[in-house]
Amino acid sequence: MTRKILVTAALPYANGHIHLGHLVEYIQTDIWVRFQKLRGHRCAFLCADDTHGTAIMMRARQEGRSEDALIADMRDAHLHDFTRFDVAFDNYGSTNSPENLALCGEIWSSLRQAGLVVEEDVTQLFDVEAGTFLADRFVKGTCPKCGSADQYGDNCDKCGATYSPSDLKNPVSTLSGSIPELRSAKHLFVRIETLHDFLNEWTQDGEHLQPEVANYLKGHFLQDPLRDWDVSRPAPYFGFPIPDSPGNYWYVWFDAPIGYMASLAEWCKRHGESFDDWWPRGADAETRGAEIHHFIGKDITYFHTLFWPAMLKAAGFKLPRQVHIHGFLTVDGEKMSKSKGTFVRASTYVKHLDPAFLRYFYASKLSAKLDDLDMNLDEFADKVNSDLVGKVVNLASRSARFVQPTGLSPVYPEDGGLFAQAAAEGEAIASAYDHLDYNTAMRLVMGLADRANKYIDEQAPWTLKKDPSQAGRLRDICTVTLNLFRQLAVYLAPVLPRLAEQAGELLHSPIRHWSDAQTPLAGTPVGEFQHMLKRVDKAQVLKMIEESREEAPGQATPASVPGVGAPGTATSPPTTDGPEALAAEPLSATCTFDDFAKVDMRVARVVAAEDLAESNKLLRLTLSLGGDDRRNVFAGIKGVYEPASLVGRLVILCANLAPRKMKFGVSEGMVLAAGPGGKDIFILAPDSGAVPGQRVH
RNA sequence: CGCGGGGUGGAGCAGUCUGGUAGCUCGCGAGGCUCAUAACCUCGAGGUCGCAGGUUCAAAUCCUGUCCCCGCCA
Repeated sequence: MTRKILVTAALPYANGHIHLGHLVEYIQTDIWVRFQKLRGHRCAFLCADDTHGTAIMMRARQEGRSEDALIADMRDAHLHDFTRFDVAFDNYGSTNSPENLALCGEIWSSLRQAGLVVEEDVTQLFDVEAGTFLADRFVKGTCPKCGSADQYGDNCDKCGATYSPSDLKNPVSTLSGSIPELRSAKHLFVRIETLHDFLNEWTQDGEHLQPEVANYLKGHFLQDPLRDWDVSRPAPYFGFPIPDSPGNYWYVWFDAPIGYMASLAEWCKRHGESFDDWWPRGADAETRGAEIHHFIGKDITYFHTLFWPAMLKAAGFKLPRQVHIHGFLTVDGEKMSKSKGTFVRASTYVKHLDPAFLRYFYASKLSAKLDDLDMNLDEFADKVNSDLVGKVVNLASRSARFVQPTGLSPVYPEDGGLFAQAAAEGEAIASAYDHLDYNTAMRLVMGLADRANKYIDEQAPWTLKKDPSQAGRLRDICTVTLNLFRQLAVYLAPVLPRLAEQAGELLHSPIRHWSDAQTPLAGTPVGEFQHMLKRVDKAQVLKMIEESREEAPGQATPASVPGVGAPGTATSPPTTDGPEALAAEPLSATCTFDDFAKVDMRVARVVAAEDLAESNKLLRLTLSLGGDDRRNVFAGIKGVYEPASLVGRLVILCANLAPRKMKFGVSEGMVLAAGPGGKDIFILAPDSGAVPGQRVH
């Protein structure tokens, strides 16, 4: 029976790049989707960028551009990373889409109609300088319990106490460094306690959640009355304005899960599908539509297992069939760390290593549990090399050349039951995939690979090759071997789609369905063998770690968003740009391209910035061009930029400007900035994604 | 007693539900092969299954207690 399955992976936040930790989830989900499709089921794999919230707003300000420009760039970067890792979404949307706005409105009015929305005053710290209320993580101060300094607004990592930001002593805004004041504002809340009985049942019935998760919810949330959920934020906020509450916006976590639906809506539109056939609404919703499967990390459990089902229930939409929750990634047994270089971006990884390695490694470690997944770097290399190269690909490598001239035997030969045995194991492997026990699936597949290698060794085709009268036998043996290889390629296709493609090309018979592993090929041509996978070079792994370490800004950098409060951070898009600026500094004479090319401009990171007491105008900057390349540069921006606000940010450096002796030392380049001077100086910054050392063209 | 996960040869794990004296992969040692990306095959060394009790003809597996490790704005 063909199932109709709707799958989502959590929406990556548009404030950061995809890293190896994210990829645990996207690879896990992609494997599952590819598996279901290979089994012949209809499956829509949906995702989107999560684009709203204070963090995006502040970052856009910092970079001096609109939120729309920021999220558009980040979406491109995310999609590029996913594509490189063969994570194949059927649709990749954005929470900042018209579809999402419309769906938010629909669900909101349902909540209103059901009487679930209430209004309450909330007192929060307000940053007067930045003009915004401060979320807990944007406030630091002294813990009211134990007196530890430099703690975040919601809890103390020294003594473990939790409190509200207004209890914090000596609070400081991490946005502007100013002292925030208490202000109160009206917020809108969803009264999910009304749905407590429903949530008890839905979470505890053993159908929708892993047992550990159900148990956790029961112990932590469901035993007490559920607290109202604050779903609004006062302006300024980057998000959707709430239609019936002027000046308020939906909190990012309200519109994010609705983004799943919005992405589905986009997909339906493009493919002529009916939204209602996939995610129905109404009294009979549970009996119609697709199976809905969400894949998420354990950090966002309660949004997806309490608030989200509650919202769906209240609005009458079909509920998820299952929420699959996975653990985090650790590297060499520890949390990913920027200073240790184990916080590896997807884009850094692909510079050094084949994405297929990571897909296989994750698959070999993943289970349906919430355990963290450890990526031991030595194990990673050993496992990939011995399993994928030594066992699987090696089968093709050691047999294809013998039969390339003749093709496979016309009739599949006697093989001692090997093919039939492996075909019979298909269902066990399929079941492991279906239950997210990928490690079991990989173990079974490698067992088959072992048997196949043993077979070749016993049959010793290289000996038969020397005796022309044994040509038929030689061909038979290779026919068996290549068919066993092809079976493995089918079973591994969800994990290694490219290997499946290559196997299809080699044997002139594309792999399209799980059942392709049930029938051997015979009498078909064999292509020229080409290497399908390189081995993992441990040196490359180390380079990747090294590069990741370099990407991280100095550890001592305070957790601040640099540049805020500096001049030139207006966020409203320019509408009426006057002619004055151009008139003040007329264009220079035309230069040739060669002239332009002489100027070598590079992306650089400010690693240190120092006020020179004796100078009225200069700051001393230490810039990194990546690696060990450091430049000492004097910039005439004193009094315009706070030194501390510059540390960590990227600038553009004219890197081949002749060094110049100045009173305070030698300046080895020039930081590019716009503006007439005085207080009007605006440092140029690259869009997110650029890394130190890159040339500006 | 906050919750959850886990302790099996050097490493990573299976086996625990449905008791019958331990298995896989990697690594290590020896040998073989030479088709293959120093890949493959065979053999071997290495574990009293965290510890202590209990049930049983029989326990890694069931029961009780205990120690340790990991994660938890899950």
